[in-house]
Parts: sequence; structure tokens; C-alpha cells
Amino acid sequence: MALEHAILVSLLEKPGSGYELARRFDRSIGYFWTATHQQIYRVLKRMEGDGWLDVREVPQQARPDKKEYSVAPPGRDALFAWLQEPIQPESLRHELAVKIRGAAFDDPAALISEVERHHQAHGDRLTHYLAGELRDFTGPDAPGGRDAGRELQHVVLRGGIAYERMTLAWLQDVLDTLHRLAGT
Amino acid sequence: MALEHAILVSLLEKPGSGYELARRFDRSIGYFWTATHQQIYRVLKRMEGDGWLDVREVPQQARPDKKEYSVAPPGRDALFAWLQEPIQPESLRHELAVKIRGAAFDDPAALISEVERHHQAHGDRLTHYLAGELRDFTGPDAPGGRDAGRELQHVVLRGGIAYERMTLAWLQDVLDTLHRLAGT
DNA sequence: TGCATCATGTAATCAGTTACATGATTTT
DNA sequence: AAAATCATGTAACTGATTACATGATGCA
Repeated sequence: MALEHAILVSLLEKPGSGYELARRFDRSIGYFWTATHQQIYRVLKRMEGDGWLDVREVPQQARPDKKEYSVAPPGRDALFAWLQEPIQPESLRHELAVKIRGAAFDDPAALISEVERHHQAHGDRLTHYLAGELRDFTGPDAPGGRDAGRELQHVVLRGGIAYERMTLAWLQDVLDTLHRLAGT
Repeated sequence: MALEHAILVSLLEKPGSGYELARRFDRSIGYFWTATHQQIYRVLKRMEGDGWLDVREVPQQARPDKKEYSVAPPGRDALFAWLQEPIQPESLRHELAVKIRGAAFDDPAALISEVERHHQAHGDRLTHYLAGELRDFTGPDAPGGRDAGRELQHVVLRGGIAYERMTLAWLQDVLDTLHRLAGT
């Protein structure tokens, strides 16, 4: 399991509340690891119980109080231990591919609009990633030479961009194939 | 959930036992949907209970009997209904990316061998996919014109190939970045 | 007045993983 | 004799999703 570790990384990058983490998991770190607020609150509680996190109650004016979490030394240790462990290369879990193969037994043309919708969504995501790259990774280097964190965040983002580009090209291939089969 | 649907597709392509399905989930359909035999047996039992599958006890010489499952009309209907439902474009779940961002807080160089291992594994998978493409999709068309099932299986495989190629290029990018940061 | 955002959670359910378990046959 | 393959499952646990729940503030 890696949600705890994704949370540790995110909190090391910047401490924050459960709510804030949930928002980060809708962007940034969420580009390659998703989680809902329910999951996050549950795991935060467990991590706090394990002494991995420090909590600070932050009173806010005109807003409910929030609990700001930051990584405690045992949390750091847990992250470092996990970084040492080998993980197995992930396998895909691509629902759309199941549908495409299933379409052979129904009407392939009926899938066209669904695939177009996915094409659109991935195009939007690519645009969003590219805007983020322009915003965060085209300025001058931080003073004091290379910033490892920034470089590593950038290479991960480049992975997201490559994934979206590849997916867009493939979905176009799927659309062409479906049109060919439908004779349109 | 789509495991039931992946099973329906696989059984429509060819009826088989739970054991045989588990093997297909290690290849072919497993390229984009994984499942272990425990999961498969559990779901098969439920699907049988729901009347989605027909079972035939097949006695075998010199081997334990097997239960051969095939798709019953209600199972077909369930698959077709699912094919109509829109699904949301999937989000990635990339553990290695979490590690890469985490490495900023530890020693980035320590990740190099892990990334190399992944590079190797994806290279192997690509080789395997390409061999499958050569084997299954370079012969002459089936007699009687285009075979929709074959075309659709091929476009899904092309997706797997594109994914592995993209991943290999990205992992190389990651390695270059790590080496740059480590000064090696 | 109504909707969106900030902020936190519980409960129930569903899906997936890991470990355990059995027993025959075939290959090295 | 040992290891691999065929064939089937159960049990316990962990992780993820969905639905429900509350309550304040800010904006249109």
C-alpha cells in the first residue's frame, strides 16, 4: 500500500490539513495517485496514532479550525524504509480496453461516442499538465544550483505528459478502427 | 467493477474453467486487467448464482475434473448493459512516481537500481507483446472479410505496445535525471 | 434564497491481496 | 525423489468506494 507514503511525500513537500491533502490529490500528486477525502482522513488518523505525524490545531478566522499535519521523525523513517523496498512493476487496469474487446460481441459503433469522450478528457488533462509545466518548470533555477525536489517533480510531470500523449494517439487509433469496422 | 465483465468477455471469446481463466489473466486479457485465481473463483461462483453463466462438468482422463463455464443469455445482457454505461477516464496509480518524488527527501541515487529493474521488466513485456503481435496479427485476414473481434483485440494490443514504449522512454528520462542529480 | 467552498468525519459495502489447504499427475 | 502443473477452493485481512452527516461562511 502506498497511500500512506504518498501522504508522507506530500506533507514533506508542504504540511497541510486533511482537506488540503484531499485537494492536492485532485491535482499535483493526484496525477499519479488518487484518493478521496474519506480515505485520507482515515489514514491520517492511523498515521497520527502510529506517531508518524505531528498535528497542530490551527484556529482560523471566519473558517472552521483545521488540523495541520506535518511529518514526524518516525514518519520520515517509515518513508525511507519504504523507498528501499523494491516494488513490482505495475500492471495496467484499463476498463476501456475490456469494453473494446467486449464490443466485438455487440455493436462496435456504439462505442464511438464513449471513446470520443475519453479522447476529450485526456486532451483536457494534457492541456492542464502542459500549463502546469509552463507555470512551474520554465522559470530560472532556484538559487544555489540544482534543486533535486524540483527536478524530480518535473520528471514525474513529464511522465504524465507522455502518458496523456500516448493515450490520445491510441484512442485515435481505436476510433479509426471502430469507424473502419462500422464503415463510416 | 469490471472483473465480472472481463470474465464475460473472456468466456465469450472462449469458454473455460476457473483455472484456465486465471491463466488468461496472466496473459492476453491480463495485459490490461489482472486478477488472481482466488478472486476469479469467488466471482465465478457469484456469477453462476446470478444465472450469468452455464457450467458443464468436464471429466478428464489423468486430470482432475474441471468445470467449464460459458456465458448464459442473462450474462450477455449484463455485458451489453455495461457496455452502454459511460465510465470515467481512469486515473493513474503509479507507485514508482510516488517513490521518485519521495527520493527528493532521501538519496536520489539509491533509486537508480530500482528504476533500472523496472526498465528491464517493461522491456521484457514489450518484447512479449511484439512477439504476440507477430504471432497473432500478421497472418492473412480470416476468410469472409474483416473479423471485428480480431481487429479489436489487435487495437487493444497496440495500446499495450504503445504503453510499454512510452514507459521505457520515460524510465530512461528518469534514469538520466537521477544520474544528473547524483553527478554520475 | 440558494449554491459553492471550507472543514471534518462515520458507516456500510465492495473489491483485492495474502495465506492456507488439498490432492492427483507429469516431468526432471 | 522432488519439483512443476493441473485443478479447486476457504479464511482473514486490507484497501477503496459510496452514501450519509454536519455546520459555518461567502457569493450571486
